[in-house]
Amino acid sequence: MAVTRSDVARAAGVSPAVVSYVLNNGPRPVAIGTRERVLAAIEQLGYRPNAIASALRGGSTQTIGLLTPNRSNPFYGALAEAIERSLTEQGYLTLTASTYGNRSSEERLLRTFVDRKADGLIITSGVSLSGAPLADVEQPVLVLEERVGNTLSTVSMDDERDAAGAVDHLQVHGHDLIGCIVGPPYVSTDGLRLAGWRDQQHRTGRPAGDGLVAFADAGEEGGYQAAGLLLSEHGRPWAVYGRRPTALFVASDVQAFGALHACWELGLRVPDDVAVVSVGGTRAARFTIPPLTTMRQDVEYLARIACARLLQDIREPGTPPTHVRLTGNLVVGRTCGCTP
Amino acid sequence: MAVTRSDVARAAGVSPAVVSYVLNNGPRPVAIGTRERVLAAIEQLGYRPNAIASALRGGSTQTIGLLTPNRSNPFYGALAEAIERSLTEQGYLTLTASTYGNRSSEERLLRTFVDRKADGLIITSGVSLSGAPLADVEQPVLVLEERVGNTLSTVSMDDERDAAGAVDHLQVHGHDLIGCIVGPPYVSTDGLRLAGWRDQQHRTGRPAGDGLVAFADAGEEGGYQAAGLLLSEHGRPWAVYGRRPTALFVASDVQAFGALHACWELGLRVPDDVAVVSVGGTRAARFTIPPLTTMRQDVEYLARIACARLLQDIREPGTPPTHVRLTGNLVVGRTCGCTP
DNA sequence: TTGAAAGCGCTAACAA
DNA sequence: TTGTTAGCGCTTTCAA
Repeated sequence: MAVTRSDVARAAGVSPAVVSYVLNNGPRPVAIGTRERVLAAIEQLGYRPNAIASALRGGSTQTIGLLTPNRSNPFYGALAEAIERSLTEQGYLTLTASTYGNRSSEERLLRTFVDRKADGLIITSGVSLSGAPLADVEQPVLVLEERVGNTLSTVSMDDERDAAGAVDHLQVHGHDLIGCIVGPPYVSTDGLRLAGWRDQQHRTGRPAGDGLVAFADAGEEGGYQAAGLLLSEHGRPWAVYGRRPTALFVASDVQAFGALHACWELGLRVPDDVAVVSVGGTRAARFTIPPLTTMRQDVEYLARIACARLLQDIREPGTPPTHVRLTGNLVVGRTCGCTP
Repeated sequence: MAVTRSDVARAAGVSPAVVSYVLNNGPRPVAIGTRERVLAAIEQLGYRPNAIASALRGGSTQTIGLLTPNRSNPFYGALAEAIERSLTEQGYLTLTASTYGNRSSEERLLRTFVDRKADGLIITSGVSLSGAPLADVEQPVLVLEERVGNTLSTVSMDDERDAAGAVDHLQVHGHDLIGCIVGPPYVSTDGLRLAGWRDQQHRTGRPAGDGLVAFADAGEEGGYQAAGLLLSEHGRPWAVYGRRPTALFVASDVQAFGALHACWELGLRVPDDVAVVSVGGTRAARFTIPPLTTMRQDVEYLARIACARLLQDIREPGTPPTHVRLTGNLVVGRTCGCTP
């Protein structure tokens, strides 16, 4: 069996409580000589405190539960990496789980986090969890997505505005007929980006009909399929407009990778035949051929303030919820028509 | 405060022990009527067992610690996703942490996992942790990398052979002067892939000198830089061979993405001017322009047998360590010279 | 079939 | 400044 605190106490000739005081630097002072003896005993026995016992006794678990749609999408990968890093720096460990868009998984995993007494929870965008199951959660929850009537703190990207900005940039390049590739609209991020495209087109008197929208799965394959649909001569959903879209707004980088591939396969030059702009700004977007113009959402910054907010909520519970909304910035590549 | 088992017992008019028997289906039988009452009380009070207390008392934490180099590389992303999914299916939660190649982080994080009483640990390739700190770990550890003299179970890809296979394919296409882009050789995966390239070149009487090797950071940028170095007219490390390499072996997909980008920038056509083959087989590799030929390492399968092995070790401790080594299979794209 | 109770390793209040 | 001790919520043995 492992070395316990009592073993250390015995070896150091003190009571178990003193060992705790030394380890936790309090809540009471320990004579310098005693402290030395305790530390020596700890060292010698190779004692490591049992985090489970400590957590049970009343302390915290120093654990945060992180719920993301998946782990393999570079956007969520980068986001989760940034969050995990922030938390690690603050001495927290991250329990991660992926929902794969499955509502019942989401609830189950959330419950599990709660049962494990995670000190706090972070729920990223793309997790379709409605507010209901979150209501009876005792620990602080931070949602990386804006929701109507949300009573929890949120830190989110302004997806609608970011999408509109991306579309605007295509319009500046003279495009009117701009297709839209987007994930299922019931995922709030995708719904907002779709709305951003539609509003921006409407507002500027440009077409925004269903023939220009292709719903796609989240991966490269989804973007590939959708671009094929919007651009090829077969389906011709754009027939009502009399011509093919000259540009594509793509709701995520990864889908844009697939879309670029589709263009290449179809022999369409980017940006000459089809311009492409997406939302995301992942690192990989700088290395596509040609490099992708994308509305960059700064996940590092997002993660940093999100974690700061959550840990603040943990330290001082009862703070009223805040809602922070961040705006992306356009990273100009070579898929939009800009020349270097 | 939350509802505890005693509350349930009181509400159901039974002793706390009986509640446990019902919840755990044992270790002793409960009269059917009593069981009903207990379940009703649980339902009505919304009781949820405290996993921390359960873990302390002697059960397990149902938690596995997963150590990866990072979260944003698609290879590790997919691997971690597959592992996490396998574990979730088996009722385990995953504690994740990234090492970023930092040796002291590795040790610290490992300790933390141990202190948290994770039921088992998985350490992926690319984590440079030597065997030493793992020796005194009580719980089962599974390493996704082969190591000399390792007393732990391993499930690994045969990186050396996979690399050699990739290089062989380039040779089949008639290439002799094949450059090698690889990460730092002290990372065992990279060391093995470098060795695979070198041996395959040597064995077939082809050049394998230092002028053909470029060490690169792990990301796209690393591959981009390295390819620039190996292919441009500036550095000319290949000068000793009198001509530029006609092909590149790249140790990872992500680096290959960068390398393809460099080729594009330099105006080199792939595969006509430069052929490229990498090791990895990530999903994204199918969508590069042109699609990447890559030695696919099946992370899904790797994860599945790794998790099965680890959980087996947890259920029946003391099983002698096993070493499984998997071989990749070439996914032919359009960067090697094969025609569809 | 069930109740009572010991104890997992720790924190912190209470005594000394 | 330090020792003693009561739990945290649970599992499981021992008695009934």
